[in-house]
Amino acid sequence: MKHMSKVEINKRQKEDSLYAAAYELFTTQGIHNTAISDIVKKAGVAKGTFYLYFKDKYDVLDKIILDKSSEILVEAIENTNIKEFDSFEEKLLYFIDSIIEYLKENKLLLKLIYKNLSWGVVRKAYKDYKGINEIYYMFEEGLKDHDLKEGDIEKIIFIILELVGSVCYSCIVLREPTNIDEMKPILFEIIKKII
Amino acid sequence: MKHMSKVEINKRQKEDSLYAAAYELFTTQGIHNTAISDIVKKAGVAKGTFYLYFKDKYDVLDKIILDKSSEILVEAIENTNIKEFDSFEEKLLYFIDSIIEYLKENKLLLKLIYKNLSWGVVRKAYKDYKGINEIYYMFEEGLKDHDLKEGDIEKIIFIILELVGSVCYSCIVLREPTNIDEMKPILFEIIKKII
Amino acid sequence: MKHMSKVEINKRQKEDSLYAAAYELFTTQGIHNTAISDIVKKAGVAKGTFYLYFKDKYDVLDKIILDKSSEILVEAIENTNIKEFDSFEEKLLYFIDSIIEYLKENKLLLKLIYKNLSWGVVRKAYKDYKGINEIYYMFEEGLKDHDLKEGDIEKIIFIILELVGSVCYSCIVLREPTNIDEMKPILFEIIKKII
Amino acid sequence: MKHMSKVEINKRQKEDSLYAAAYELFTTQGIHNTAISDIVKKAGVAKGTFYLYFKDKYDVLDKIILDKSSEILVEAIENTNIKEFDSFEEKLLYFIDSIIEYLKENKLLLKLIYKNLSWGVVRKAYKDYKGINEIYYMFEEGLKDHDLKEGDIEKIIFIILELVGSVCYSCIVLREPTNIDEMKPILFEIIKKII
DNA sequence: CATGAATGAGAGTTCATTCAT
DNA sequence: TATGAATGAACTCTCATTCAT
Repeated sequence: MKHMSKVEINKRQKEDSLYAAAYELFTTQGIHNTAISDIVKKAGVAKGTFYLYFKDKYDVLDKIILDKSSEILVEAIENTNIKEFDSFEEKLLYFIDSIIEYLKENKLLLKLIYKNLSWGVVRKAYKDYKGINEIYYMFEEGLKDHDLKEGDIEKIIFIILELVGSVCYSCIVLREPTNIDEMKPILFEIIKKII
Repeated sequence: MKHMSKVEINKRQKEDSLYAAAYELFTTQGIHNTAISDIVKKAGVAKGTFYLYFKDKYDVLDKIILDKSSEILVEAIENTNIKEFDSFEEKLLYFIDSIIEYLKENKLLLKLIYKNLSWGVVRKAYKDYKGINEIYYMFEEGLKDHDLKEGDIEKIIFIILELVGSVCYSCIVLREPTNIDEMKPILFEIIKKII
Repeated sequence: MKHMSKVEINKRQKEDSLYAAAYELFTTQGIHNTAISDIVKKAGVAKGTFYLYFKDKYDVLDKIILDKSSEILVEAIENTNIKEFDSFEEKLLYFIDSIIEYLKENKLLLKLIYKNLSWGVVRKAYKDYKGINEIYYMFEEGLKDHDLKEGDIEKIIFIILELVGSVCYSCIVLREPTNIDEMKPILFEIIKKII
Repeated sequence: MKHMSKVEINKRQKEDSLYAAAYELFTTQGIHNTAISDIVKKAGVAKGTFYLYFKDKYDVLDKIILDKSSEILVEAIENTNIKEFDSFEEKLLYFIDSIIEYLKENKLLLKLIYKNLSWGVVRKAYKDYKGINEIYYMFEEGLKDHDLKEGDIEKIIFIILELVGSVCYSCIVLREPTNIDEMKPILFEIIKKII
């Protein structure tokens, strides 16, 4: 950071403000209703500048989804790791609950990332990133007595997160078949059985 | 059907051909790349005619997703009900496997309905429809010893189908984090634990 | 014509006014400086209407060049055929001179069709068109003693018109290497030698 | 050359590489599809640098057309002058044939200079250039018995080269009305008659 | 001299929707 | 009910040109 030239800092600011403007508009007005001209207007840069940093609207969107997805997971694991738990079960449920509560508070974000909170994608993109690895370690430690094959841990994490993401989207955004708070007890019961 | 006048039959044919054309185009070229002018061209009707039957592109899409979603579930339950099983577990896994195999064979359809294979939505739309009810009865019978509260069965069905839909989309369409055949054993193991 | 419906007449008028507007703008402002929005504005139709009749700017341009090219040739042959001549040589030079005088009077058109006054192209497009055929008959009659092979007449017409077009463009538009009136005597001398 | 400073050499290299990049791109992708950003990328210089050496895209294009046009003529006359001929006719046809063969081998170049192989323009730009003058001398010597007026030689050269250029473009690039090899005999016959 | 990020006008094109027939 | 020509706002994306470094 400190080794950036003035030009590089300026570039970074431009990209950041475009990214932030896109995020703001996507969540409040929807992707479909957001034009690139809206984004640049909000970011305070010229239209052409957008194309210096992103291929098109969906390029920013993909970046946002990936970043925010991992942010959600990292925040949840950090919340979890600062606490002490008696069992893996308790710890995992706390972790899951952190995710759910975050999504409940950020309904617009949830709408945006839709059901793209995918372990597969996040893991691939951030495979050496500390927060993401800690999620893996938590499961590895918690499931160490389960006589699992190579790669099974990844699959279990994937399935659980896929489940949580899907259920949250349905219950929080669509309120279908019911709201998330009514769904939580059953969901937790099921997760307990899984592990 | 037999009580329809010629005009009514004609109207129904128009709607059907628009629907069929939309389905064909959505699956092969994607929703984004399909314009209403493409749909009417393929259906062999005039542009204005489209608006006599549908509000807009997403109106047809919603109808397609709902129809096809329930079709998938109904076909799977029918497949299942013509067989005998020793246990609910066996029966349920056969039902799930029918869904998965169907989606494997119809990747384009899976892409289209995305992760919208939602029990909540299908149940609401077809709450008195035979096939859909039979799914409910299967679970009701299978879980009768579980001391469940009113509405819990719906929630369990919802969660399981949400899980299956999500995993199928990821593994079949994106092949992320792996292909569906490698994921199946773990997925089945987890479902066994759930019930 | 008389069998056209009101709608067809209206369509034809739209296309004609787009064509006329394009011609007017191309000749006065240049192709490069004429935008489709200029054309539709001048034609008094909506932008989208342009695309109902033409693929793009160059589609109209091609049609204009072809039409005008043949118009020039047809007008010249009609001028020629209403007169009597003692020899083919006299007749041909009169025909050529008609072309040259036309181009001199219509410098903007000459600029537009550039050096595209091509016998090859016009002949192909209008191979059954009366005026174009009369040009062929004139040469056929005039060269009947020349013991020519099949197809040689076409080639001679092609070469002579190619020559006339090129020289006109250079001398009239660019005044290079001199003006057309100074070039005419030599050009005519050369054409006389050719036949 | 040898008196250039390092800076001057460097400058010349920049201009040369821009020129070469433009030529390469114009011929392979077309003028319309070549942006200045493409040229500078290929030349390996910054965008602003282009404007230090050329006014715009058409400025380079004009230079290229002029250079290449004269190159074609000079190469043909040099080919011709190293041989002995019995007559001017033979010599001229050899010269013309050299041009045609060159253009046949360099179709992309021919496409680029279009029908701009103009004696008028080349003569003006290179009026004291050895190669160009030798073309003039060849005609002067060959036509010395023709009792021509001052300036007529220039006009005859102009007309013949205009003819050759036009015919080559049509026959080689467009293959219209036929290919160049079928056109050559007639073309040569006509040129023989002209002189 | 050289750079290349930034500009922003505007080109071309699409397409949902309307409405006279 | 059915048509399809016409609309024109809205869109994406390009690119020549500038200018601070």
